[in-house]
Amino acid sequence: MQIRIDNASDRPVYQQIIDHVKRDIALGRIIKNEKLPTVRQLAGQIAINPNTIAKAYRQLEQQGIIVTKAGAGAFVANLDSNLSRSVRKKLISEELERIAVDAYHMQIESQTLLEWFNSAVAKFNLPSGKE
Amino acid sequence: MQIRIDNASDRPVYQQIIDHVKRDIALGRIIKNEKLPTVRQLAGQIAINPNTIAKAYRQLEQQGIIVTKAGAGAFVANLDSNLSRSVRKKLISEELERIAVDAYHMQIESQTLLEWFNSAVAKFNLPSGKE
DNA sequence: ATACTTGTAATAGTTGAAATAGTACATATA
DNA sequence: TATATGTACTATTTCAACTATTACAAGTAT
Repeated sequence: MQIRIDNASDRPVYQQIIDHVKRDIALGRIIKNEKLPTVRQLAGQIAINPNTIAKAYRQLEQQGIIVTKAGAGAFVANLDSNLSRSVRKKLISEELERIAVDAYHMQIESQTLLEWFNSAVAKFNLPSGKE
Repeated sequence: MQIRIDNASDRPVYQQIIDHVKRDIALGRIIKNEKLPTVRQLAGQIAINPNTIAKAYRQLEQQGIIVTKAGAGAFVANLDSNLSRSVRKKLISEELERIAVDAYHMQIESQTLLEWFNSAVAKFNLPSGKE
């Protein structure tokens, strides 16, 4: 796994790591039960403190994205969201509305926004609902 | 304008103010040239430091959302995005992809996500592209 | 002109998150 | 048994966010 950190970003380092791991999983680049780099490996590779990696892994485990075993390593977990449907809808809808507001102020046409949405979603293999 | 601040939110206060103003404009609740509450008014109403309001107004002006005149007040500006199309697409698409990743891990079906997207966008009057 | 309002600027201080540094420990693996 | 790994803990530094206070320049109203 290759992670590059943008120090200019306002997004904290541990959050960028979380984003990257979740994205790689969603893209299928790493799959279920696959082992992630060790805390010390990643820390050495990115040249940051191991505690920062540990914090990212801790939160990823709390979110149910990975499973960690002391002595063994960290592994990609099963897809199994622990959030209720209403909570999931609230979380996602709030983000979507914030994007819609930005799109309004950028004067982006509704069709254009829909195209961008479809392009973004198409990169990931969401359940289709028919299977 | 009525703003309530969520102190439990990880979103900073000044950012919540920015979000709220932009949302109210996008919803049509405040319109072009309309005067916003004064810095001191809002500060008193929300019970926070005037500097925090000033910071929000400063950034809103930098984004071209409002126009401020010392002695007069702050007013809603014209819709006139100063960002290039490529920059706008990059900004929006990054946010959309982050949502798609979250949706993947929440096992949200693609149709469901599309419905939520349409509901969110429908709240705001985006340009249709035909006019 | 005068008084008042408004946004802006500047300084100083407090709080908390983020990140670093170092050490130690329990568990899994070979 | 020896090694690798995730975890836990404390201490420290840095910086953004926020508060507090004062002052000033530009607009408004009288």
